[in-house]
Amino acid sequence: MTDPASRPLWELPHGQASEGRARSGNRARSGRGRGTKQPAEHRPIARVLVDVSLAHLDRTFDYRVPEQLDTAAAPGTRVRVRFAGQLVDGFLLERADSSEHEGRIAFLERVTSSEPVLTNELLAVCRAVAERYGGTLIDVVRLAVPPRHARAEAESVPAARSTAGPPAVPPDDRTARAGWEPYRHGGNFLDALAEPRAARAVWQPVPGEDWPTRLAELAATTHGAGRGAVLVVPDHRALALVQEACARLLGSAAVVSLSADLGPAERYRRWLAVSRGVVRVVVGTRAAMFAPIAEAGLFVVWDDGDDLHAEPRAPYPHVRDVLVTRAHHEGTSLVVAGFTRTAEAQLLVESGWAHPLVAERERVRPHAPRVTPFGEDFDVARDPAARAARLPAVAFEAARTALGNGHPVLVQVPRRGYLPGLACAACRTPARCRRCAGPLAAEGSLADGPPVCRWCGSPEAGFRCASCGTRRLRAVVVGSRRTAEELGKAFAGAVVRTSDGRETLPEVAHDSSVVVCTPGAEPVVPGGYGAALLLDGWALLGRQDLRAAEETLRRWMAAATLVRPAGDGGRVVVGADSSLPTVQALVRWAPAWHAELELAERTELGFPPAMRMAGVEGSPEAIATVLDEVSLPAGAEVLGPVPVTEPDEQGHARRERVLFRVPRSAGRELATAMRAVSALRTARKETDVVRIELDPLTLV
DNA sequence: TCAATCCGTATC
DNA sequence: ATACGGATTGAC
Repeated sequence: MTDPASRPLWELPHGQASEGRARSGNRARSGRGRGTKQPAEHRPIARVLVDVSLAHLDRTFDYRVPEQLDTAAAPGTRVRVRFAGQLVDGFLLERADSSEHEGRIAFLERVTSSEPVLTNELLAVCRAVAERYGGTLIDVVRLAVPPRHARAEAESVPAARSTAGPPAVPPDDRTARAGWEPYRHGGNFLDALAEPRAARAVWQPVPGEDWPTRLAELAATTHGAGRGAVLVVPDHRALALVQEACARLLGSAAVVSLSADLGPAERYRRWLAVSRGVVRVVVGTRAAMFAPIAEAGLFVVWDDGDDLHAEPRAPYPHVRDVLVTRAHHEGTSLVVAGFTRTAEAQLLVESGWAHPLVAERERVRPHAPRVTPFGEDFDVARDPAARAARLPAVAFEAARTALGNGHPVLVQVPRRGYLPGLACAACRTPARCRRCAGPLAAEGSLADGPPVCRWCGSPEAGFRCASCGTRRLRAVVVGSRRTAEELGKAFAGAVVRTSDGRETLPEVAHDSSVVVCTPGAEPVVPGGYGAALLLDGWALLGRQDLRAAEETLRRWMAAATLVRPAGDGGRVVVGADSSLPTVQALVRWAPAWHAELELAERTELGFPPAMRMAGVEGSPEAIATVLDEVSLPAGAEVLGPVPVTEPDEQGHARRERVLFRVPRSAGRELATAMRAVSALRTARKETDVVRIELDPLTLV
């Protein structure tokens, strides 16, 4: 965004771009403008959050409000101030009678806009998030408040919006009730939203559920109670579905969709409509987690296991965490939803903070497809073409039957680029370090010496599998992507289409086609697929990732939910051993059970969310300094540092990573310690930047 | 003894 | 960057 050359030399390179350069305008005409300025009569002090990404300057600075700016300088507005000899942008947080500051106090240079964008409520959210992640307030505020667009701000958003579009259709309570009736306590939950009273739930829909409509019903009920709702989804496909469902129930004028790719003007225009209280239902992707909805009644995160919900900019907040924080602070209802349940959501349930919203077993079964696992020693199909594609006989038969009935077939293949790891040679449980339970990896080939822990670096000479006792290890084979052409040959006569991250097919007509796709890019089919072949089992489950099992089930279920119920002949064939809990969870359609196991395992191994962790990555010198200076809470463990392999090692400097681990109860202290580390470094004008992330999603 | 200069620190 | 305070230096 901002050209690096325009940044002051003393500012560190990781700072985000500051908001649009305001014009200096009519000043300096009167020569000595400074001497003639008079402070405002009432509350002449403005507490300003300056837009500078330096951790040691993460606090407000006092400025004097000149008389002329008295009315414009309202709390929450954007201002421009002279700071350290430079003009910088900032936010006016509050007006005060006096200042504690001993030295001289400069006047506000100008009020950029009198729109109060950073309201007290939004500020409180940002503060809480900054504190949780050990980040600076301004970094979070930049994520929460989109860049200003003067023209969009000048337009009268309310008038333009409320006259357009069809009139709002009052939500029909009975229809919503019918949709939620299969779920235990579903009716009670709707009652709570209607009352309105704060209720928190973790929802797993039954397979094939029209989840966008169910979510829209929640939003409509909240809207009917005169409250606002924010629904956050991972991607544009989900956004379109939920937006459409909400518009259907509430009228398009009552709903606004927010996403980062709208363009600056439209993005700011819609955000303002929310901020000004014109629109009460927001559907959006990640950035919408901060949407300043008026009188919030409900927050929803759909598919919280999708890594798109993790913000890639510092301090890397996660949608689910932010919405949990907001629900907590603002006393609103919350729904954490998805076909699968994350360990984090399970923790919300087990701690009693949220209630499970799930259907009884007998109400799940009729909707689920029949799942057939096949092991590594599968029988290859007899058919010569299928043989060439190395397709198992079961998979081939299931697909052929589906195509014969005129139903399309979904084939899920793995994406490339997974890190190969080590696993038990007998039972394939990922190999873990005895000391810290980190993942073991071979340096070069397995014959080159003992494997080494990727977290703490200790070599493991005497490996013994924790679950079966075997002493042998094997490298996990990374699944290769079977091409559409290969499969096309196996199903001569069928149309083979592909859908992947780059080119996504939104929907496939109900015909005899084979759709080859990577996880997350599955097209929807009216009536459902006749069969799904999940061929990526080994590659997905063998990943050396904390979330391998959870993520695998998430991808499988995302595909399986698009398949017709078993009663209509729907079949899922999955390439993984039937004894694995993840496979069992798919067979029995038991996402909550899987989440219980997952959380229990993480508790046992000391992983998030059972423990809190902080990852610090940087040059070896920087990491050494951090280790030297950090003051960790009592009982904290230090794992590493270990070298981290760069995706491309072409001339990149070596980088290391260290992990700090504490019990959840010390999470706040850990965040504070990380904040102190950054403050020390920025105060020293350290140019060697370290990346600090709390509860990092990937630990390898 | 005191101004000129250097250095480190804060940035209102 | 710039502004400032305190320490250091060097000429009277």
